[in-house]
Amino acid sequence: MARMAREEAADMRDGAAPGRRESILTAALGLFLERGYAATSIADVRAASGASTGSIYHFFTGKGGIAHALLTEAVAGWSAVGNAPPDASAEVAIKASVTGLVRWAAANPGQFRLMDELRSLALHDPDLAEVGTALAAGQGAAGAAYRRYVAAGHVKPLAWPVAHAVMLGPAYAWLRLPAESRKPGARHAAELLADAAWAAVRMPGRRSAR
Amino acid sequence: MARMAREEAADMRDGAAPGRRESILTAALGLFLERGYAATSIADVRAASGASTGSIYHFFTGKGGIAHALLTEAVAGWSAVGNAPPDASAEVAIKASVTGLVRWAAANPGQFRLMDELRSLALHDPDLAEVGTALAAGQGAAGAAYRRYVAAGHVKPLAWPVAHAVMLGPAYAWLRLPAESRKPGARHAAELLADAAWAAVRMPGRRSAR
Amino acid sequence: MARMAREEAADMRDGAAPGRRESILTAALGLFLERGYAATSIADVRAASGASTGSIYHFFTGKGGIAHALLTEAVAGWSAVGNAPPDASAEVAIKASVTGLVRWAAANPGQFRLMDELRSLALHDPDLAEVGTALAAGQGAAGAAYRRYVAAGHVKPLAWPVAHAVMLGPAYAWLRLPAESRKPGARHAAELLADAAWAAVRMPGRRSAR
Amino acid sequence: MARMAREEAADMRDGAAPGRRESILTAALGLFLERGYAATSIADVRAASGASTGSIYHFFTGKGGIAHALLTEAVAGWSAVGNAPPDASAEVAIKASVTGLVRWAAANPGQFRLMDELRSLALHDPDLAEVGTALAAGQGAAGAAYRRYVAAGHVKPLAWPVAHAVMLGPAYAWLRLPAESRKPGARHAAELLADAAWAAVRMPGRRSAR
DNA sequence: GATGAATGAGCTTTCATTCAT
DNA sequence: AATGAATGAAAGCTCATTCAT
Repeated sequence: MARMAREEAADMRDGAAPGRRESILTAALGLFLERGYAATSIADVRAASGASTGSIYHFFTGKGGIAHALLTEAVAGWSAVGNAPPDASAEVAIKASVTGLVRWAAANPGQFRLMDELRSLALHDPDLAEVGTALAAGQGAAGAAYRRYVAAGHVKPLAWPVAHAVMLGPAYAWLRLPAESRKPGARHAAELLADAAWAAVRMPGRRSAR
Repeated sequence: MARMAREEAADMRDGAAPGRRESILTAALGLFLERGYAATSIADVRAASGASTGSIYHFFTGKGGIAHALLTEAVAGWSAVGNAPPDASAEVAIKASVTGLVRWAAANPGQFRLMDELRSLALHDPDLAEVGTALAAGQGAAGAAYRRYVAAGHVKPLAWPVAHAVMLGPAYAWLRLPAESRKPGARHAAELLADAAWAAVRMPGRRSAR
Repeated sequence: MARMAREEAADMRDGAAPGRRESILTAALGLFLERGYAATSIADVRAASGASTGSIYHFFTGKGGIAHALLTEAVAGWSAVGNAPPDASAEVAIKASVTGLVRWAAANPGQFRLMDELRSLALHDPDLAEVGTALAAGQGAAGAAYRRYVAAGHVKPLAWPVAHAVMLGPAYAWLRLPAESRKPGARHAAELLADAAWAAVRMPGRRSAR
Repeated sequence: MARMAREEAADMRDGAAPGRRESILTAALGLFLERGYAATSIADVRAASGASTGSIYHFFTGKGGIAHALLTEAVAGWSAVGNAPPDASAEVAIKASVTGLVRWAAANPGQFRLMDELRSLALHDPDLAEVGTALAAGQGAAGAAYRRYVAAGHVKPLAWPVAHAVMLGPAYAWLRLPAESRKPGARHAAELLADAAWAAVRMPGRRSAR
């Protein structure tokens, strides 16, 4: 609380305010992106952030806690990008979710890799349990929207997990390739993948009404 | 599974001697599947296999070497399943690659997860460099085949990375879901995903000639 | 118990304000009894008491200081129980000191164990120096009384340390046993130990004048 | 096993053979005696023994494991001292157990204090669980012997825990005193305490038949 | 009186790896 | 081919304590 007050005051004054918590997060993100979560130690974070070991544990549960905090931020930034307005047509919404993902990931390749690493590690590392649930939770809203499109007869009546896999799987697979492999065909990848996603789930025999 | 097959063959030949090397691989695979590669230590392998530390290093370069050996076997077992005969049509071959993957992974969910973990860790862990190359190498042959189909006018002229992503991405995405999420729609998932893969790359305006 | 009494008294006087200091002591005592002094951290006390770290150090020198404060109270509560009136006979006084100890310890087994832990730790932990002296000091008065009984010819002329050991050692040894081991013979243990204590130091050939 | 062979060979040659395991135990005992178990860190042991951290954990579970190993040795040394021949009279046996304890503890005051510290800490420290059981186990045989004396009508029919407390409690209490406090009356303390122990449990009205 | 951010030395423990036998 | 003692750097984490507010 004292912290808050101090920071707000600082913000008002010059907008700088490093803030121990912030500096730790920034440093950790940089390291995670650069060398991966597994290869980053708390000591690395300490050195890169200038904070003391004690401060790190004062603000976070540990390495997993830092990852969780970062992920929360990252998810926020990402989902802001891929969401069409609520009254959008199925086609617009679905294509937007794909192009949103591809563009965000293309612009933040490190973050995409990091999320992938965390997803994988969370399966076994108890420190990443929270991260695992956070990643799993992300999909609730999208599933509900898809079911509405099904009800309206705009898309194929697929179980949501299948539909999700069919629509976004190609994008994930493409983004997971090393950057060099993605060079050929990279220019229009977002549109191409979005079109494919829509083609894969649209109700056959309907006119496109973009 | 590949392991099993090999061992059974060996047993038939001379009826004995599991072999230190084999016992180490078996134990390591079990541990990797159960708790993940990262969470398994050489000491765990030693205890589970009954071999001594020295023996492990006698046969393998280290933990990464064991993973490499296991991966080679796993890749063999998997690609054996997904390969259509060389003279197969594009449709048959492509659908076979998808159903092969899905069925193998559904039957060996642990192995699939393990490969995913290794792929992710190999990006940063030098011990897994070999594993990384092995995983990357897996795709050479398939790319060549796809280019032949392109030349024959049977499939869309997509860059191979894109084509690969479009065809197999959905299957990967679906398989990566936790088992419970895969329940709905699981029955015909292999066929459904295979059909989708073919629909996504087939040359439009051509008749299907299954 | 001493605590309880004090708090109740305070409540009667002004009917309010548990007081930070009190809440810290209460929480710390609970933790010390439950998991031992060594296994309790200041952070634990902070969490259990609701006080801030700063408050704890405002009222006490540190963990050792808290223990010292608690011990003072505990000693008070205990010696209140074991003291016969000043004009009591040697037999009454000595028996009272034993039954007092046994009954208090049986009623407060946690406190007894805690005192034992503190006594042991105080031998090496500088933070517990005060505690060590407090524990040692407890015996001054009793020694003087014994010497008076010696002078009056009522008890054997033993050096006080030896007399103390002979009289109270059995009670300590019995109380230090785990509760289950104490079950057999527990009913009359206080009287039995008190009789033994008196028998061990009384001047032979004298009539008992209870 | 290779170890064993090597050590035995060394023993045959010159009887020296430091032996890593031995050197660790020796160093740890020295430190425990000097500054207590709680105040000794693994790093201290490492430095004092010349072994590496890894070696310590190769041979022992941790600090608790070292304590357990030391205790086993200590118990052996001590119980060798206090045991009368099996056909001894009750009086001889009981007095021997007391004088044995007192003399051993007087000769090894550090070990006595250490055992006391361990007993106390074992109540809460999970690392010392084994130590706790080992300490508790020590008393089985003595109890059985006492019950035989009861059956023979040589001693009072006390529950063993009570009898044990009455007989050995004074000795423990006396030994637990700081060395200075023990000075007065120290000369014949062993005999005095042994006589008191016998007097406290002997069947009244019987002749002493030492 | 009261807060809680900040400290950093120090702790126990794990681990892949080496090597003499 | 096989052993297992030995290594030591490095890891994650705890903790009593200080101090500006």
